[in-house]
Amino acid sequence: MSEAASARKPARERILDTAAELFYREGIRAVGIDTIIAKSGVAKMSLYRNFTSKDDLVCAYLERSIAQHGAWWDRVVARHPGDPRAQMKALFVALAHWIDHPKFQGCPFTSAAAELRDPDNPARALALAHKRMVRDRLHRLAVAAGADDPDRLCAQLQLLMEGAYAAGRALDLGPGNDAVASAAAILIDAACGQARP
Amino acid sequence: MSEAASARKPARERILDTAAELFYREGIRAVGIDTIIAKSGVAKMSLYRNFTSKDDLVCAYLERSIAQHGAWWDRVVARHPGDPRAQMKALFVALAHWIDHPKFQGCPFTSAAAELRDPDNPARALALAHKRMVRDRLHRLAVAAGADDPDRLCAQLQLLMEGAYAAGRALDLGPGNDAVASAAAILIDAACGQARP
DNA sequence: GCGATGGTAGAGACAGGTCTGTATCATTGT
DNA sequence: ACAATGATACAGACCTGTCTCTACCATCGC
Repeated sequence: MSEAASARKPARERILDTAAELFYREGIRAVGIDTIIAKSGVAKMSLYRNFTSKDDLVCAYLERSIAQHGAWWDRVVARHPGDPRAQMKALFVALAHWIDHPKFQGCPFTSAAAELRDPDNPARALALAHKRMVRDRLHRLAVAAGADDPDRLCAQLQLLMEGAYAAGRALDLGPGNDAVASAAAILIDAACGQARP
Repeated sequence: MSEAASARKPARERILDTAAELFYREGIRAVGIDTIIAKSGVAKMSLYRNFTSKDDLVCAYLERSIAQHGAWWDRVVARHPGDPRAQMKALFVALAHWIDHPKFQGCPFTSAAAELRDPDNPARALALAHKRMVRDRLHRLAVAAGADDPDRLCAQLQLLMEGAYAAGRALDLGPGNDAVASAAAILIDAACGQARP
């Protein structure tokens, strides 16, 4: 009856896998502890022995997502070594693909921050810190690409990135939509000058 | 004890005012019926006599917000009659101002859709229908402004709009930030050609 | 070999709180 | 007197987190 392959992973991993999928797909507040333990086939006490609270589990989910997002970013920029302008554009092309994925449900960090509005919530702090990290990474790329005003390009691109996440979930941009990548290319070229094609 | 001025409006309006403020500021799921009746100084049964359920109250909140947003849009475009390109740019300038407002908490419709993920939820349907309406309005402006590819410009601008809402809440773009308006201007000019300054 | 031991995990009851929605009764303004 | 409203208690559901009891399974002493 149990899911053959994953049934023999340690309980902690099964819990985190299940929680990540449910939190992302249905929302953090909408998913209760009981649902997670039922779906992961784990005892309630196994959950509370591995995580001190639901908040703690949410933080673990976000931390893992941050690591995965960082790895994704690194993979994309590694395809254009030494070419920051191409790296920026490639990030938006990859983002456009991700948005088209059937399991796409928006940015998990934006969603978490939207659901958990208490300024003291540690999960919220994690999500916002990640946004700042993305901002810093974009800023370094903008500087390296020789943008006239790196602050402005960085802000514009992060706007576009957030917009792609939000629009990909709420609207349906339709498959093959090139608005994300084309808008990014226009903004990047406008900020860096048309020098060297 | 009660808030002098608003205390003498009919119960239904006081409920809706309070609910709108709380739903927007703290989130729909985070605000319970008891909080709304306590803050609006109304009896629970007065709420349930005016609204059949919390869902019904949420729908009323969103419908009123949709009407207010439509009025805001009309006011902005009315300042540039017969000039769709200026109308589009003015919308983003106005949006940038709104984002800087201390009470700004993101797009209420995006937030509602993020919190209420059940596809059958009527409030979710209202929020998504509103996004489609905005898309249609933008599309008409893009056509009127003579964009080469109105579909693409419309999609790009709605991406930017969603991004401005999301980024204005999660990130702090800082006051006087011109990323929203400048990005919109670049995209609009790129799509409509530089003809007639 | 082989039984004892200890760590890990499943199952489920339970406590205490919050939430929505209903019912009842008192109050107030006209 | 009457309709609208305030106050309050309550039912039923759900949620988090604790507790107990049992089963399994490895390792270790012998």
